[in-house]
Amino acid sequence: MERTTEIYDLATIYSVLGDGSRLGIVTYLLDKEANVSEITKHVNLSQPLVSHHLRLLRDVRILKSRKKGKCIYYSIDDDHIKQIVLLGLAHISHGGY
Amino acid sequence: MERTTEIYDLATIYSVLGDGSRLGIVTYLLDKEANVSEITKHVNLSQPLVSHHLRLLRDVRILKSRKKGKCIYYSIDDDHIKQIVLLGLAHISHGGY
DNA sequence: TAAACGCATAAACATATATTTATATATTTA
DNA sequence: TAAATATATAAATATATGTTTATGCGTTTA
Repeated sequence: MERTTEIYDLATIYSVLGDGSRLGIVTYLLDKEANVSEITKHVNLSQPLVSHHLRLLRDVRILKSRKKGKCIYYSIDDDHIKQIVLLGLAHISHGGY
Repeated sequence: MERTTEIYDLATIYSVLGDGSRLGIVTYLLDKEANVSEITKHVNLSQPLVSHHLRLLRDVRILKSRKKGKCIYYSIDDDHIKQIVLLGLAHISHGGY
């Protein structure tokens, strides 16, 4: 059972989730979609930095985006990701690390 | 609901899991315990580097260690971590990222 | 069509992190 | 007790990554 490739792919996803700002974005989007301005206000970072984080999140398919008017709305790409983050948060709530 | 601290703690855990070598160690230990020599052979890295990774994994309580003779055995600290990694691997198996 | 808005990109910089090399500590065995 | 084994630590280096600043591009609206 050699699943080295899977392990490295998963490590990539974890590393993208492994930043407080990005994980803040993802949890903010757990139950809604939001455009870049709204996300920027919520995480309180500069707009270019938020765009940079959003690109990383989209590159590994944690988030997806759609265009509506002059706004771009981001949301969780996949229900698996949602489950992963929810399980993580549940773990932290029970005694943290 | 302001759970910023939880989010940052979880991000720390993800960032530690977000390295291919470390995640390789963790998956190797999913169903057994192993000492540093065995782990080192499995991941094919230098012994000091493995020790370094093991320390990071232990610092955030992903792994725990116990001493037996002149060996130190590492294992998954917590069943939650096991669930998190298993869920991640399941996600990757279904279409990767 | 010009101005304003929303977002992305690129370069530059600062900082964090992985990796190597050398060495130290502790335990066991000869 | 000296040698061997198992692991950890520390310094040095290389590389990756987060952040800022400046700017560009597309869309809307006045």
